[in-house]
Amino acid sequence: MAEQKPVGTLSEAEARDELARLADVLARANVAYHGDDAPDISDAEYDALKRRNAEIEAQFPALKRSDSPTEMVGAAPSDAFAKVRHAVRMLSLGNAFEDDEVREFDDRVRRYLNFSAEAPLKFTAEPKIDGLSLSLRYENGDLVQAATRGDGETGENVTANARTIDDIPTRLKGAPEVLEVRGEVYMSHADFAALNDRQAAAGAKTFANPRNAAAGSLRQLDPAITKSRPLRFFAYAWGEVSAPLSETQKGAIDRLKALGFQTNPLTALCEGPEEMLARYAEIEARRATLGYDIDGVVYKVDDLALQERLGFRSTTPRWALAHKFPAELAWTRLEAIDIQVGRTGALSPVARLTPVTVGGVVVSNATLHNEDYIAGRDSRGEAIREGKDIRIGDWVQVYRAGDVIPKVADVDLSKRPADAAPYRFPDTCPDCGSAAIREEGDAVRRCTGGLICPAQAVEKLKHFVSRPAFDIEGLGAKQVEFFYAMCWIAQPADIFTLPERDATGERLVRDPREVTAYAETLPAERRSEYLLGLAEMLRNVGVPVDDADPGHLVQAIRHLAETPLARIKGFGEKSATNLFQAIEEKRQIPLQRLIFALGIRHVGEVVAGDLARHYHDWPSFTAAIDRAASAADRHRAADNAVAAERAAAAEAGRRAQISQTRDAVWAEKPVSDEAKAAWDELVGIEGIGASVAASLTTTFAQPAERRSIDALAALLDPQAAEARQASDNPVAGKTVVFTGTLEKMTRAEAKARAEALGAKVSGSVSAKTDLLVAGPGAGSKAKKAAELGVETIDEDAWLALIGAG
DNA sequence: GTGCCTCGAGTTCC
DNA sequence: CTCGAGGCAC
Repeated sequence: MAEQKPVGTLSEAEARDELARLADVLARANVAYHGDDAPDISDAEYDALKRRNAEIEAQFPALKRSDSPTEMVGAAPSDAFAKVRHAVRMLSLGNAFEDDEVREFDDRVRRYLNFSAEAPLKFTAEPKIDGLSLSLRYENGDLVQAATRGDGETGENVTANARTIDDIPTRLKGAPEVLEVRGEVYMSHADFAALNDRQAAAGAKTFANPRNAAAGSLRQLDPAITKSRPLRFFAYAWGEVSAPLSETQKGAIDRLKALGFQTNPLTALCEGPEEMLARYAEIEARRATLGYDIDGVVYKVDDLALQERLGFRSTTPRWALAHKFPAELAWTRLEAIDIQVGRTGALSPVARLTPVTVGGVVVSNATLHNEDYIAGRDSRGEAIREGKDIRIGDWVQVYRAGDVIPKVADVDLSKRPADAAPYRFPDTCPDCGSAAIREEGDAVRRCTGGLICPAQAVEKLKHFVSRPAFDIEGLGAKQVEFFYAMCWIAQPADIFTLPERDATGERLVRDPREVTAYAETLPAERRSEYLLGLAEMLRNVGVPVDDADPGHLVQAIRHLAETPLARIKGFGEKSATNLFQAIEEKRQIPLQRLIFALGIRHVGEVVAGDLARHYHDWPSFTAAIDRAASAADRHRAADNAVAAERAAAAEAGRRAQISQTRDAVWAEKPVSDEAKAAWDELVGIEGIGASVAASLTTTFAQPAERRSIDALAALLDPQAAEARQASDNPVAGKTVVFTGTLEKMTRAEAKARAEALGAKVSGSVSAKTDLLVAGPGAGSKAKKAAELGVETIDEDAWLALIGAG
């Protein structure tokens, strides 16, 4: 590297050149490092360059680049580590807080296994360490990969950092060929305190709690820093293994210990729920003297063969339970209640609190759920918190649900200010002023403004670009808010015209005067808040504005619209090109992502996938929804009429004439057979019922929504969906019925396993049934199967068929 | 009609 | 992560 001039003697031009060079070198070093290539510079050199970059930026703040390595504006920092797909998913555990829930767990397991209440059934109990989960992969005894849990499917590769942890062996003797060891990385109380002292002495930021310190230390880009941090590791589980570790949970943990891992010394075997509860009490009593944070006790079925039979629910194993310690509580003052508007128009109240520490984290916001929760009722109208309502100015008790989401739990009436009035939940949308209506039986109040409402429009756009939807790199929530505020995009279709409009200079999609006109409609307090926010956005991209003057803001937005994205501060040539390229790439979009991205109520990822697989391509999908629309209209009218008839009948004390009422509505406005067929097909899709179907048809029938959807679709090339891949086992896609007494498995178990193999399990035999599994005592179903010529086999043949003996 | 179970929607802090 | 509610089996 060339001789470096002292930062103080650099000219502005020199500083600019050097920052550009540093950005480039550091970016390449990052790629090399995270791509597991041989890094072209040493860690020390890398740090020196980063320091130099920071010093120059400190000296010339105006020259700080949008792609500054110190800040990385617009780039997701989580991209810093390479992604790793777990060979076996890392699941979370079901939670319990009450003793009875532990007894229910034992019951549930017994029921599933068809065990009597007296049959012996052992569980392990161990402290639940409050750290972060890590999966370590060993091949032929060598540590080849360490990955964080991430979302359970995909984590981050932190191998280099994991190697620096003393408790993690890099080489195992006598391990199976492939072994994924799972456990918890944590920091002891003593080490945490010492680390914070060191951090404070060095003027660096201190950590809020050992858990954050451990997480922050493990996710260091520089393994040398991780090495300097006193991290520890307890092994308690495993993922992929080429040979079983043991026949029991306890045996497997002992095996991990023998292989050289630390395992928790408080791990014990329990017989039945009362022993588990006793163990829980014992561990809780020792909590304060353990020297590290734990947040509960984990129970697992000890017999691994039984674990296998129990299997998994969608996100949690049936054979394990986390019994959590009671959440930490704190009292603070409720300063204000703000209302947020979600993409479906839901008005959600958020508590603004005097900041308070709860469970090692400073909390200043908390959710208040909904209107009823504030009033002290649940959705059925029954009193919660003994019916105490929540008022602004109250002292409230806060806790972190599941140690994450802050919630308001209780109110101290003795400290209520004399002038505190009951909170009046708004009946108009705070963002657009439209009526906010609560439908019968619905817990939330919703803004009726639809696409008129700016809050809904922005939230819908954020949903549109979110990870499971279009996932456009370089276009996250922040960028969407910015482009929306600057009038560059107003609906999803605008995203796909943006590259071209940027080139031709037609960047505005609406008149900036609408922005200030909208501001005028807001109440004074919100208006100034809104205008300040706009001014801040403009200042962030280097456009100074007078935030008091709406006219000035309009001018500034107009002025900004004359600048190509590549020349706007915070974007730059590179990020603009990348963004436009990312947008182009997403014109080809899998159908299920497109359907999900539309943000139709009740249509999430799973339902979107079901619809895409059923209708295959975009034209068939839209045509089917359109055809079903008129039938949907009659269904809704009929439901309304029936509800009215029920009410009228109850009033008059007579029997409601339900079928007559329904028929009358259908006769009133005849619906084509085609429409009826389309509707029946739609609600016939598994997982889709009348309300999902109605949501789809009404959305498509709303003119504004429809124009937005059509404009979008015209710019895209949706990729047809493939039918769910039939797995290569003999029962995939088959409809199976179980009847008679099953001797080797319970009904629930049989069903879950069949479904896991891709079969559909039905309760009754029909022409659609492919296979009847009949145990002793099978009666009418076996007879019917014989009549229909449905293949019938016994339990053993079934087990052989699915390859389980 | 009742009771699972799963999915959808909304939320906080780092 | 939690809650409500939709869907579906019993």
